[in-house]
Parts: sequence; structure tokens; C-alpha cells
Amino acid sequence: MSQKSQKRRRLPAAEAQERILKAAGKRLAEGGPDAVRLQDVAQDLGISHPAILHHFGSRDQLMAQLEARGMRALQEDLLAASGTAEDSLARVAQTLGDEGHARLLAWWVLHGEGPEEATDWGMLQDIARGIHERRVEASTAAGTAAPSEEDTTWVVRLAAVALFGEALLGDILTKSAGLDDPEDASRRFRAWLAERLIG
Amino acid sequence: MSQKSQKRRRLPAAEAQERILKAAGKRLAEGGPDAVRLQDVAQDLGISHPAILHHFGSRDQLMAQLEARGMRALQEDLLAASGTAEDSLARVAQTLGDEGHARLLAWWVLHGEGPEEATDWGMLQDIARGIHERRVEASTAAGTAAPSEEDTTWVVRLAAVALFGEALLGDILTKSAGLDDPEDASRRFRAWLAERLIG
DNA sequence: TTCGATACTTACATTATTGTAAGTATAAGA
DNA sequence: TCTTATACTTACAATAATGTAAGTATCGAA
Repeated sequence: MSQKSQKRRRLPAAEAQERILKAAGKRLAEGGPDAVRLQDVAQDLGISHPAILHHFGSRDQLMAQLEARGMRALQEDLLAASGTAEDSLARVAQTLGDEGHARLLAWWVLHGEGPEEATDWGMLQDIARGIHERRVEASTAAGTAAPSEEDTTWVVRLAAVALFGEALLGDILTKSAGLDDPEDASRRFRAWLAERLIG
Repeated sequence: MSQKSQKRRRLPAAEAQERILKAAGKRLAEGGPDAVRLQDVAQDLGISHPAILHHFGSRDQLMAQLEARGMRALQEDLLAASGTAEDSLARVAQTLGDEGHARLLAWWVLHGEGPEEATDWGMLQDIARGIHERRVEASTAAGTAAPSEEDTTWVVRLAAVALFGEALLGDILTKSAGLDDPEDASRRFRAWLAERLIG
């Protein structure tokens, strides 16, 4: 069934590594760190598992690169999403949910030894600051009292934990509520949440 | 170092199983399903790993009982917490966070094949209904417009995902914000959230 | 006190997974 | 075309996990 070894293909190292990281990342997002098995990843790619060891040295080093790569992608997505004022909640939600980043983050948090050092969470402070500025502007434009900085901190924190939780639990909650379209329920919930967070 | 086998102790089956479940549950909450290894659990208890197999037949059956037990405990805690009108958010938060239930839930969600069937999520609907009644009462007492049922649905969903997310991400977010006392930050955030959810 | 059920142990089988050794073959440069 | 570096393969070693077989010892009851 395997396609006859018509001629061994030999990729440049960079591309081979890229493919391996992608395949491993898929398994990581779906089943967590323990689901990243060299043999499985190798089979996904139609190569032998020592080929992976050849490129990465050991499973641990592969996982380290995966972590770094994943967190970098999450950061970039978050930054990009938070930059667009309009509809940013929906964008972050998509980043967390559809892209599987929430699951990745959850795996690392649960695993207890995530990429703490590798990740520059300071970025979140920048985002919070940016949002606070916008909130102050909005309130002055509306002639209402400006929100305190602490209030913005909590609003951002609420958005973060709520979207994260929604990405993980949304489907279960929808089912438990007796609804049938998780997509729709999630969308309406996020709309309601955005309204409530801004207003 | 191990205490000399002075005399083999022989527990009644029920108690032995109880101890095994407890030890396995601890490992489950800390490291997830893959961290529940028969040999480790056995060592925690000072017994040999086939003793566990003797009581549970297989690792899978042990995990099944763990799941059932964990979800039952979570449900009971949630019911108990939601019964007390005052401060119920804090109680649910404690149930989710301190007791490790949020982590358990997360593990199962991530693992993809949680105790779907075994768990009666319908309970959540009952809780939501009870909360809605209280909200309506409160609004009539205050002379304000009664909230729609849908609004209550979303409020409950928000509380659920936010507390869940906070239980998992709280410490990281606190650290990233440059604060130093995660306990205190979490408490203040929950207080702020309660205010905002009710008000 | 004896006897039977069974909670538990030791020793071993099985399997899955990571890692190693040694060789093969392909791409690329001289 | 010859050569060299190296991407990759096959075969195997090492380890760690679950599960099994057979026996031992303890508790409870007759």
C-alpha cells in the first residue's frame, strides 16, 4: 500500500524540519504533548522516525522547538488581532479557538512546565495599555467618567479568561444547554460578551 | 529505607480501592491522565502495581472509575455552591480552582474523550434556572426591568468560562501583569467580576 | 484451630517508544 | 564524472509501561 520506493526523495534540511514541526504541531494541538510520538509523526510524513532524530537530535529538542514556535505564533496572532480596534474580540477568539492556540496553551499550563522563560508575556501589558488608552478616549468622547486603570486590567483579564474558557468549554456548554449549533451559540455569546465588556 | 516488611497488612477491598483512587486522583489532577502510571501510584501507597490491577482489572477501568468519581465530586460541589445565594461565585471558584477540578475538567476536554456519557450536564440547566429566578426576583425588588432568560444564559456561561479560565490561567496572568501575589489578584478579580455580573 | 477466600507479592511476558549504529543513496560542487 | 556531505533507511538496543501467572499470607468464619 505504501507507494513503492520509486526513488528516495531528499529534502533540504530546512524544509524537512519545517514539515516535521508542522506534523508534530498538529498532533500536539490535537492530543497534547504525550501524543507527539516520533513514530506517528514519521508515519504521517512517510519517513522513518530516526529521520526526525537526525534533524532534531532528540524528542525533547523537537518539543522545545515546537513550544517556541507555537508561542511565537500565538503572540503574533494576539498582537495582530489587538491592533485592529474593530471586532478585535472576535479576532482574538478566532485565534484562540479555531487555530487551536487555546488548546496548546492549556496543554502547557496543565503540563506545569510550559515555555515560561521562552515566552514574553510582557506583551500582554502592552496590549492592556493600548486598550486602556482607547477606553479613556471613548469615555471622554461619550462624556462619561474615565475608567480607572485597574478596571481596564480586570476587563482585559476577563476577556482573556472568558475567551480561553469559551474556546475549551464552549461546545460542552452548548450541548449541556440543549442547543444544537455550537458555532452559532459561541458566536452569539461572544457578541453578547463584547457588548457587555465595552458598554 | 522502606520500612521492613514487618507484617503484611491486608486491607478490606473497599478501603484499598478508595486509597488507590485517591492516590491516582492526585496524580491525575497534577499531571493529567498520562501521568497516572500504575507503578507510580503503587509506589505512593507502598504496594506493588499488580495489586492495583487486582482491584481494578486494568488501567482503563481504573481511569473510568476515576472519571466517574471526579465528575460526581465536581457536580456535587457545584450544586452545593450554587445553592448558597451569597458569595456563590467565590465558592464555585474555590471548587474549580483549589480543589483541582478545573484542571481535571481541562484534562478531559483536551483529551477529547471525556466522561461525556457518564456526566449529567443537565444539572447546569437547573442551576441556570435557579439563578434566573433569583435575578428576576432581584430586579423586581429593585424596580428595574427583568432580565431576559437568554441574558441569564449568557451570564451563567460567562461565569463558567471565566472562572474556569481564571483557575487555569490566573497565575500566569498575574505574573505577566507584574503583580506578585496571585492569591490576592485572583481574589480581587473575582470580587470585581461578581460585582460586574450581578450589577 | 483449621480452612477457604482473597488481598497481595515476586517474577516474568509483552508491547510501545526513544534512541543508536551502520550503511545507502541523493544532491551539489569540483 | 568523481567526490563529498548529509538526508535518510534498516536493524537493533534500551527502557519503561501494562498485564499475567503462580504462589504467599492474612483475615474471617466454621
